[in-house]
Amino acid sequence: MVTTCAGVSAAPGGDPYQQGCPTRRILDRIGDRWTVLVVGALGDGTARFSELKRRIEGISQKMLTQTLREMERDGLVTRTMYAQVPVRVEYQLTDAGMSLRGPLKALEEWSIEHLGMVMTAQQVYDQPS
Amino acid sequence: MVTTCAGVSAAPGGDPYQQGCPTRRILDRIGDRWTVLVVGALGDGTARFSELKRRIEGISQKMLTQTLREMERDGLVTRTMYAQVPVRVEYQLTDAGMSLRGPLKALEEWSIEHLGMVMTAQQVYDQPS
DNA sequence: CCGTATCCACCGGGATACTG
DNA sequence: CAGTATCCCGGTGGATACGG
Repeated sequence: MVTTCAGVSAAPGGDPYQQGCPTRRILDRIGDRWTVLVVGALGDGTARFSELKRRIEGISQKMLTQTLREMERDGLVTRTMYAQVPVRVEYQLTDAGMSLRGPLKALEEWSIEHLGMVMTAQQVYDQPS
Repeated sequence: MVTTCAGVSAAPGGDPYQQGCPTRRILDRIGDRWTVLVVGALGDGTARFSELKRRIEGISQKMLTQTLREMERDGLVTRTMYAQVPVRVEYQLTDAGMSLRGPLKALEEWSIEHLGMVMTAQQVYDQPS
């Protein structure tokens, strides 16, 4: 099985496993620890900053801000600020962001389905023989 | 929207966004930089260590070994060693590993489809206005 | 050929403190 | 409320050298 690198590989039938391949860069981005969870937390609808922070247990303010900025830059979320006091900012998935939900959902489901198997495998592997 | 940990709607387990949630741990694992590529590189069939190293451009020996060990521990790949000189080791996806290909493929396809959009969005975002 | 061991630079990311 | 700014520690991962 040979896939091309986002179809922009110099050599036809090029390898998606090439360094610096744009596809790999995107994979890195959406594969990061928090992006997946933010997409899930944004789910369907709009959420304020503090709401997201509450939903995603364990995320720091810094990482939430940073992740949202990256996602905004990548066109995955929109940021709407209401100039009132106190400030109110709302985040929302764009169409592109929404379209990510499917693939990520599939991954989450895989995790759920195979959780038991993985944990068992780990115990077996860790058995001192 | 409240989703429960392990996706089981309404109840035991709690929120998937909770710290230490097993689902999150698995997500972290398969979401890592190299696992995705190893699954792809193993594709359909068996591959030797050096073969994988060649296919996945940019991976270091250390990281390939480490990733394969983790995957073996998680029950995603099998490792077969042939005691000959020079040594020969072959890796192969387990059924569980194979079942990961679908979800990951979906992610890769998303990347390819949205690559252009993301790069454009980035340029717009980076415009000094 | 297929690793393991060691050293080390880098940076992701938490804690904390401060603004509009 | 929703950030920005700083400091700083620990882990990730590359480079290199050696072993079965």
